[in-house]
Amino acid sequence: MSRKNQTSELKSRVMEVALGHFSVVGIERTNVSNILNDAGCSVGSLYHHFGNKEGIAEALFIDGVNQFNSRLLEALLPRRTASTGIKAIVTFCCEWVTEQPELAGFLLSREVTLSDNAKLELRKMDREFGQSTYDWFVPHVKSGALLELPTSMYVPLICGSTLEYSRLWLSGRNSRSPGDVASILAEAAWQSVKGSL
Amino acid sequence: MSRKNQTSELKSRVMEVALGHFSVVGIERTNVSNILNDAGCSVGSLYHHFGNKEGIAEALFIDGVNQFNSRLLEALLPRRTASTGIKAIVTFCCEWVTEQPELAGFLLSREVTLSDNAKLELRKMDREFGQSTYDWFVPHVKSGALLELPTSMYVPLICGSTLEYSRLWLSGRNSRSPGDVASILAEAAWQSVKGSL
DNA sequence: ATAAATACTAGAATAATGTTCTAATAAAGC
DNA sequence: GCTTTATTAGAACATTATTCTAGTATTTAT
Repeated sequence: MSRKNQTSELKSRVMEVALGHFSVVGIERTNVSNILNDAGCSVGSLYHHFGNKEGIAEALFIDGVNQFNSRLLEALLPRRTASTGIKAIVTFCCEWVTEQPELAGFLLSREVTLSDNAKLELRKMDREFGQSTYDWFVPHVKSGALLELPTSMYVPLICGSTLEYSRLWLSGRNSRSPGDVASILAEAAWQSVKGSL
Repeated sequence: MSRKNQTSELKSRVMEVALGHFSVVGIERTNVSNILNDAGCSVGSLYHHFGNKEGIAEALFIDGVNQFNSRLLEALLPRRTASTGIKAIVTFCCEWVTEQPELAGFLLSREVTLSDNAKLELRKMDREFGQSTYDWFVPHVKSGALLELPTSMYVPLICGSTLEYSRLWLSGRNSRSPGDVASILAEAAWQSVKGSL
């Protein structure tokens, strides 16, 4: 096997193992040595590739957000009406969380402290994602199908309930998965942002 | 000064100092030695009173939840209609977060890992709080003023948007405080849970 | 009032664990 | 084939949370 493949395989093995630990006990309480053992990786390699423990978390975080964003856009952009679009966002979130509870729990835990570099990269991703969603929203706001609100409020209003419910479910405190109650959450989100028209 | 007073003063001094650090850099990254210096406390005293660093966080967490719960009940219970009650909950949350951003940020960060004892205590508090709110909700659900939903969904639907917006504001990413947009959040929450009657 | 018990304080020593560093190895490029 | 570069290895190091032993003050009991 070429070095490139070997390396990228090691990196993803480390990330996979680390996610497993992170999602169970959190970043702080997972030992680097456990990751090393489970992934069959040496101290030197790990620090060469990731810099430090937070570096692994950072890589997982950026990967996760990237995957989430692109799949959300796939769900949203084809929708032609405000109502179906909003409901598609919520439904997608519910399914995504239900399908990958580990990754979702990790992203929602907000325990990653990003380096300046990672912050920049994430900001860039956010801008691109924000632009795409903005373009979808504008006509619906203009037509009055959606409420006109401060930009920073759309995400909380549309996704807040779903994220909060997801956190609850991920912490094991209710049995119905977000996927099970997606339609309720979608309808509620729609009611909270639909315009007068 | 009596020992009791001296002790409780030391404890609250430690907690106050710790909250300051926790809310800025998180629990993991605040050094015990910094807390000791700033609070004028010895290693022995701190570990005698709190057990370990997490113990301080735990005490802060339980105190915070207690304060939040009791003040929320004061805001909710006097309301006689479903609409004013729901809006009172949201408005209270917004004001509370805006008034004590440090404590709110700490509670919302979810970085506290509770000991089994703390979990039990918190569960007891939750039950009491849950009972009081339940009693307020039941008649409004029965009358059709509020949607009938799985019990575990009311909190996310009513508070989810507000909490998500609060997290955003606390992380410094928008200028309008939750207090500034309380009426929008309150109306949205109401729209999402109001019944057909 | 005195003694015994308890709660508390103190800080040096310890232990756990994340990270650095130097050297060795293997692949890629010329 | 030789040089350069990327990668691996793990022992040594540094940081920092926590334990431990001893000592002090306060309360309680007699």
